[in-house]
Amino acid sequence: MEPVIPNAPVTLKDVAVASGVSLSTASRALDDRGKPSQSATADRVRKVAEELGYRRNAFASNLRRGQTRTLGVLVPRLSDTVMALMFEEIERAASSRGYFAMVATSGDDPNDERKAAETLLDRSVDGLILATSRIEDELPKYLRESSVAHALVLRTDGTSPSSLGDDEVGGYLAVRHLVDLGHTDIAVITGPSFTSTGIARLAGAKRALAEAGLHVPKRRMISVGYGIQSGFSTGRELLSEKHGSKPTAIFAANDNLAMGVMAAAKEQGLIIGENLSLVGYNDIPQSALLPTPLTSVRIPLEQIASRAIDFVLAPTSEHEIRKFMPTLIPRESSGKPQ
Amino acid sequence: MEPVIPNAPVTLKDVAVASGVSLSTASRALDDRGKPSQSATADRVRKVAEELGYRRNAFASNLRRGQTRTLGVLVPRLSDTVMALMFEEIERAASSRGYFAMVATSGDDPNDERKAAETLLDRSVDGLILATSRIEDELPKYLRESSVAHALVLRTDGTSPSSLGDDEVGGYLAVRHLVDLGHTDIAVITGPSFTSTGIARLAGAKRALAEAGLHVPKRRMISVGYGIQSGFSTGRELLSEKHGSKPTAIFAANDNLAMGVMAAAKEQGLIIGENLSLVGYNDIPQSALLPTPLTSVRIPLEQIASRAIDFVLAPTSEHEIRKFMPTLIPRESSGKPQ
DNA sequence: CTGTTAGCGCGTTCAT
DNA sequence: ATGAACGCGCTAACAG
Repeated sequence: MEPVIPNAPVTLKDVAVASGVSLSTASRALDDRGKPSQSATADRVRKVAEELGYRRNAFASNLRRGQTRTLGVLVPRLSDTVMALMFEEIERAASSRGYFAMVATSGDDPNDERKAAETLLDRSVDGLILATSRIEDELPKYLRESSVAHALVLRTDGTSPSSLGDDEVGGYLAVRHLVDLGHTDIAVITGPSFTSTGIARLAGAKRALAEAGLHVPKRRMISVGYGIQSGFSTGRELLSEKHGSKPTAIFAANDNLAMGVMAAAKEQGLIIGENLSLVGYNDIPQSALLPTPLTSVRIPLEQIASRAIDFVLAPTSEHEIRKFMPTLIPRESSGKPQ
Repeated sequence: MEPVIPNAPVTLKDVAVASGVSLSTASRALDDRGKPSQSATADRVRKVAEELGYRRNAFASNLRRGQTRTLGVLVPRLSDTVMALMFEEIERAASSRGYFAMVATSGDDPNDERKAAETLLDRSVDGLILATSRIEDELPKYLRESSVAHALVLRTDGTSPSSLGDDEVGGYLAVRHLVDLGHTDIAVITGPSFTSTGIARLAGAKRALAEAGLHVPKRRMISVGYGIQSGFSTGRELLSEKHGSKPTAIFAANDNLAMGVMAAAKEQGLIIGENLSLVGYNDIPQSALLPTPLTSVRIPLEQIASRAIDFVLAPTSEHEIRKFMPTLIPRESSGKPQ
């Protein structure tokens, strides 16, 4: 096994000389796009390149070709498991199409988002995938105006090409599940109102409630940031005695929020799945292995990633917003009301 | 606010023409390394560049300069919160030094690791940071032979420049804490024996046990893969009645493992912090907000990241392995034996 | 299919 | 301090 990088990088010229052909012939023989040339010379060149340990200089190549086979991915943060999983899927989908995925984080701050996008664009990515978009987000707008190939995942701004789960249906499934179990006193903790996920999951939840003829007061529908801490404090608020009656079930629009609620429930002496039913969203792997396994709504990350990349690589009709069906995964955290 | 990327990218030449200077003058005026030229012309060029929305073409620049101000980071997986946090810190530290961090995942598979490293190297990163290394790993060895600037984080192969927490001390602190609480029947779930973390945390645990004069049979020291599932199955094994007595305390060498143990404990009807004390490792943010907050060993990720980048950017004496002190964060998951 | 030539956009000689 | 010229490594256009 030879070293990954020889001390003196071998260039295309070296390969050409060693094979006794011109630079362009060598270049063509080594061109990996399209069908590889079958000629004997080409084979020889490839063999020589292999022996010499030739590796194409991506910069020179990109500079000349004007494209990089690289995609930029923007996420709020990687320490959010859903975002990490989303990126991993995008990375995989990109790789299978011969592309490389680069990530940058923005922390849900519009300024940092813009900076991160510029950083990525400065590296001449062929397109951008954003998991950060807000309702009426400026960034997708500028990307459209600048004709930068891009797609939104998980969240949509309502205009740019988007690939995401059907959050309205997901919200509906979650609450419908609780209704079917017999709950009538249900609370909803939804995501930030600047995210399409927050809005749509809440809308779905409301539809399920209305369908069941249940009235839920406003103080039972709370919009907060995604994150365990929010789940904990909101859960505590909902489950404390202050408001008189407590809900018997909570739909948290994110597994992290649900985990926070679990901690709050414990604090109040409630037992998840018995005194309090709980449904989360995203079905991150951890949710199945919690002390009380969490009922959650699973979204098809792989399909979402795949479609998003297609949007970027083969821009079709604009304004296409593709929604994938989510699935409810029932587990022990949700049961009949006592 | 202008579009991020103008439809017709403006080049250095455009700036030069618009400023009425030559290409090289423009190039020098816009050189951001070293001290910026103070001449009036330079100022004018910069102003024009700003107005035109000039952005340096990274490929052309890199090609010419022979360096990219980009670092490659290799992690087993991003969906492991510790790894995501580690990358975020590296990203931050790199950014503060004017560098960009690119990540690739290898899934703890030596072949994929090698491939991922090549992908990164093909993009001419100036250096590599690996969070993936195994004892006697081949990759760091090849990197050394090929004189590729690199550093290992979190794990070390014992040779390449490394920046990590002192895992032996961490393991000691964890078990010492349990001993101090009065536990005498302690089990240890440690990481894979191909990782320095697995080995060192176990060694530290043993030191604490020996110091306390406690004998722990081999079946109470189990080496498994990091991951909730492993924690769950190992926890179940340790806590089932099969072995006669059950341990009153468990040190899990990773917070994920600890969460798995929590699930197993629940299954066996044990109450964490009362019937069973538990200490984790890494202190991921979630650990503080679990239904029973987890006692854990915190490692200084920021310092680790910072030092690793220095290793890569300013290679000093080889074979330097820098270990940072971990801190025990006591929470409710550990208490006196009943 | 092959070789020759030109040039992607930029940074750096080397003169002035 | 400035401008002219060269070349980083590679690919595309052109001719043969």
